Amino acid sequence: MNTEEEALNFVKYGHKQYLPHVAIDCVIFGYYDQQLKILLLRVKGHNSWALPGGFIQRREPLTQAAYRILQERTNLKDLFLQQFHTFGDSPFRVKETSAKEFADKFGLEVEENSWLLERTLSIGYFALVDYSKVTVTTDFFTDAYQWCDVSELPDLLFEHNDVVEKALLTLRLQIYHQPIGYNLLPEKFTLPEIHVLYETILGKELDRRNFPKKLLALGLIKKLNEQRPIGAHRSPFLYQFDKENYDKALQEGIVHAY
Amino acid sequence: MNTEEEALNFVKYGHKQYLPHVAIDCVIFGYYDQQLKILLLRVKGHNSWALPGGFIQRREPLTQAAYRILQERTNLKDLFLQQFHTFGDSPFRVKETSAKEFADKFGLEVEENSWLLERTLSIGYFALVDYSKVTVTTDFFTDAYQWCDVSELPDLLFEHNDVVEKALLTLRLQIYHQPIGYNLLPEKFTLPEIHVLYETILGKELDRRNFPKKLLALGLIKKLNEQRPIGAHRSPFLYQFDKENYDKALQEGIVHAY
DNA sequence: ACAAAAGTGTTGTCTTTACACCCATGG
DNA sequence: CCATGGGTGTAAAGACAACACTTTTGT
Repeated sequence: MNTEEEALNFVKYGHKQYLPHVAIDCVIFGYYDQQLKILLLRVKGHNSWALPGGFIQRREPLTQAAYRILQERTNLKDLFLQQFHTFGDSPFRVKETSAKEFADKFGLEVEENSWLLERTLSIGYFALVDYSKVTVTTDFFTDAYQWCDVSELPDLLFEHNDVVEKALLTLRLQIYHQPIGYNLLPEKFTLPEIHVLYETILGKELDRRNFPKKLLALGLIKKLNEQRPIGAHRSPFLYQFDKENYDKALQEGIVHAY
Repeated sequence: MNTEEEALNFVKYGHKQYLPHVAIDCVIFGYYDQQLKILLLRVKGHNSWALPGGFIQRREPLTQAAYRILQERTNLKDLFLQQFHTFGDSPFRVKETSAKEFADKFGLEVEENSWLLERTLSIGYFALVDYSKVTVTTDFFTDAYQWCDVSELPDLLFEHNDVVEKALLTLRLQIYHQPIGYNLLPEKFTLPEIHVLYETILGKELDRRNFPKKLLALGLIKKLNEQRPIGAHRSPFLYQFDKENYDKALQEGIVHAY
């Protein structure tokens, strides 16, 4: 959807191809520069940022739609993607939009009865991606992107700030019973790297000596016989996820006792 | 919606009042006879059972719709209700229904272009209710109800078996970081009662002596100076949830360490 | 007095936390 | 040789798991 013609076509006839009343929004977490970032798109002709999102094709399974939308933006295939909440309470998600409001927001004239003006619930997914492998694609409605630190988010369009917050909460809870990191880190990583990643996600300090003990005890990572030169300091060893144990933990959960 | 006329009206004009393409399904957990039960409704003129559900009014916030639907069925106001997943992947949730299929299932003739035949995603909520306070109301589409043990579910309509399974999984995970029980038990309960409840939900045995220690240590329950006669045996003491601590734990989560 | 269920405390084991010194590397 | 960051082990405290006998009550 890159030309104005395609966009107008989408506005006018999109409801034939897509399900109205429901959309998907994606919180795409990437990890870079020791910070947890999320991908934001700038809405064309406007100074506001929003989460990437899209609609579900009429006969497309929901999960597949989420993967497609994500892939359209990031050109990534292999990633961790998870539904976390469906939003339908905020004022914006309760009422219809007027054509005027829509024109103000997106700079596009639509007819008063356009399907895009109807009330639309949003199904939230979050993804964990390897920042370095992502190439972002924008489309007609968006003219820029940025990776924004989660602690420095601007005011986003719609209720997207709430969506991000809920995604973060879910991620933080989840890290307690699922391994996380496989999709955020390169294949080989150092202990300090994964350590800072966990600290960043949880938003608190973790003991530098106890933390790797835990991961090793759980069998989630294994030490490689390689080191990575990092400049003027001692070279840290490289580690790798033990994919077998990792996947097992993903399925069974790391259950904490009662 | 109790008469055929109302039902036909709903089929024909429901889309003016309700959002099409999205519905809510409720897994209502009740606790009774030392078993975790869920509420099932029998679809009229049919031998199949289904979860209670309904549609969202055009300008009704999502959460409010879930509470309304639940209340219409159980006549309960104060309860724990939580969204857990939105379903849109199973074959039934991907394609449209034919008028014939609909007639077979619900014994009601609809026009081929009825809004009810369109693809409909389902937003799943689960509720924890005090079984003894529930009075179930059926409507035109349903002619019976039962509280069914979760381990003895029959084949349900649509993909509702999957929905129940996911709800159970969510509940079991949740019990590890949120207190559960306030809405499943009467105000005053005995230790054996809450003990069996937890065992039932988790599907495993919990030590009879360690279990209350934990709850008391967390400050979630407090002992009352009352006992309940239970026939030919020693009278157990009554306990109550410490609402203040309970609510705090609900918000902050009982976090297990890393 | 007997049967059935409730009440209660201790100990060993495991898990978690806290903590500081030496080593490698490049400039 | 210095500055910076990486690597590593131990001990104390707390949490968890396992376990059995006594009390109450109604019949």
